[in-house]
Amino acid sequence: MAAAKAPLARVQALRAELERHNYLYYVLDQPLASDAEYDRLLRELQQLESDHPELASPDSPTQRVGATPLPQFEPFAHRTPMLSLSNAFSEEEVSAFDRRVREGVELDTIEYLAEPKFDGLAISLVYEQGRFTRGATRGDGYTGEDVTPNLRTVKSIPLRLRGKAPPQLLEVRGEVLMYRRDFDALNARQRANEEKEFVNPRNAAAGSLRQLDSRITASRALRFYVYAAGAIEGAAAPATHSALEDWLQQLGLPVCPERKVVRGLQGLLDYYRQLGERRAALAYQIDGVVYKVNSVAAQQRLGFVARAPRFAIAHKFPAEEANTEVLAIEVQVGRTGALTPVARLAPVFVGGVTVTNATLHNEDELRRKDVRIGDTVVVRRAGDVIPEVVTVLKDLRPRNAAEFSMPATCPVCGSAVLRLPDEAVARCSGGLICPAQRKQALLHFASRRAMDIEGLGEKLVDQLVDNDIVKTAADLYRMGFVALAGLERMAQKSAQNVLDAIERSKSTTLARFIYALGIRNVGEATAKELARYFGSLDRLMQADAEMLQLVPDIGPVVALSIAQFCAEAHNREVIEQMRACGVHWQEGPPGAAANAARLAGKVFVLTGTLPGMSREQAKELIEAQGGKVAGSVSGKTDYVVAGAEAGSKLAKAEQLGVTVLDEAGLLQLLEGL
DNA sequence: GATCCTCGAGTTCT
DNA sequence: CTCGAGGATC
Repeated sequence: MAAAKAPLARVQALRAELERHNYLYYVLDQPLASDAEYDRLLRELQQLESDHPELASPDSPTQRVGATPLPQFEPFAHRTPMLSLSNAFSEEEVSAFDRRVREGVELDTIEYLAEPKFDGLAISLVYEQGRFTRGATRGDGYTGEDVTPNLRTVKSIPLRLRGKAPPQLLEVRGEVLMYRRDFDALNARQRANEEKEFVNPRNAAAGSLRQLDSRITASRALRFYVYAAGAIEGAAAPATHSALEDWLQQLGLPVCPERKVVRGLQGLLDYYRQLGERRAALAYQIDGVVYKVNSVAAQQRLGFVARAPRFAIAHKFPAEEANTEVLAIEVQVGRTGALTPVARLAPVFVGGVTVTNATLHNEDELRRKDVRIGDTVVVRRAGDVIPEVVTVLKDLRPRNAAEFSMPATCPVCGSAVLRLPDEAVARCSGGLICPAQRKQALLHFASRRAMDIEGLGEKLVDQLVDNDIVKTAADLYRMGFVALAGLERMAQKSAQNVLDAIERSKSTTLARFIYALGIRNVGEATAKELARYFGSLDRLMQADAEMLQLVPDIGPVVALSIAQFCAEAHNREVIEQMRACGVHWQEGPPGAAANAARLAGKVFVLTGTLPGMSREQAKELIEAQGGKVAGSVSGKTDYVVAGAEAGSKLAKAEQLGVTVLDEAGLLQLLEGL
């Protein structure tokens, strides 16, 4: 046998042959050898490598079977950051994008590269001297997780680049994903092994790549497609994006065959439509298409806004829709007594999750859509999150389906239901007599932005109210360990945790406390304004409706809500009881001004995920310096702080020419640079 | 009186 | 996220 004489030569020949098969199969999509043939070559190589350990190499095809488990993933700093893309949801937004590009580069018609937007996981691979050395997840765009051993098992990722003179350093970006058929097979296997099934290919790919044991990753059929490059050293970067992708393909990296060079807005929209029609027939899931200005010189001229390039945009497909049946229409009672009809649906898989409920908002909405029990309805996830009933398929309506009407009495407490003439919502008139309203009021009181009592959730509140242990918020501070520990799912340990959380909440701020009271029309922003203006609870309680209207943003309606709340003897009593139990905060002089602060009067809008801080933290930092954080972008917005996956707010900001900051920019501003 | 902006409130699922 | 409605502004 030849191997006995020259094992090195045979090993090299086998590796080259196996690599060629991989390249043909994954990059050119033209398999030559049968699976059996491939396996035979692989086994021969494995045998040789185990007989001659000195010939082993980390980039041998045999290394794709996985390595010993890691204790944890190490952070990995990307050499060049992995940016996110702005999104477009309509032709108008794409048209605006094309217009901005044309103005930016001063050309009448722009050449673009269009390609699918994969629904997978973005990753970065590093090749040094043509060898795959490290790979990492996107993370926050600057730092990801090193998942090199897992990526080695992905067969469409070449362990060595093709060609005689690969670049010294090449950083490439692409997507790891799972084909639909592989996903189906994986779930069948999971089912057979009585293990948890994955909800969609994207989750399956993500779960597989984030395995500490790369042998598990090796058993999952993951694919990889490259679509961009980061750092390149030792080779000339091509002048267009399409040439770059062609070059990457020549180096042996799989590039999406659907990519296409198109011209002008019409070219973009045609591509979008054509790919949309073939979407269901593709082997993998996509959630839109990506357009990139093809000329690299033009890309450089356009530059970046915050963390997204100005030369590229993702054009998303409309939210996925599905049909299902309305099993029942139930009525929920909210904190203010608002009755909300909710459709209970036969479980249906739409937009990546199983949906069983959808709000019908109010009586008018319900009437407009005319939803009835037994109807077949079209459901979609609005903004890809909250399920909504789009329309009713009236042809499929059962003959006897009755029109739904709001109950005349509260389904929880039986009090009369009132609907004010010019209001859209119907309300239970029971007030705090109604257990549903009492429960919601307590949940609001305990919520994170109010008193922040951890562990006081829905289940516990249900029991506390149903067993008459707690009637008002003050009772929370007076209930004992014994009452609590007797409840279901409340062993001593968790009872103590809840009591500790309640104890901690006694030390709070005036603004939080006012918000926690749940006064109608008084939310977080108004509570902060009231706390600032009055400085003390007593001054607030004594103010009449007229005085209250002197507070900015408070008009007659809100003023009346507050005055009525404060006049109610029951409310005053509960507040007194809480203070007697030790609930306290720092009070200040009336009208404490924030005007000395640097950011006084500046309005910020936060969007996307910031790498180094939560939205809450960012908000606190801004407010600490007198700035205001608003929910939506308008002409009055001074700054938009954009993180990863920023959506429509970023687009709006660009449209209005509002200054966009990333996290670093925000921190600089906060430090007064 | 009309219009624009914000805020409040309700909601889903993992 | 979205709707409805309160408040500010012209």
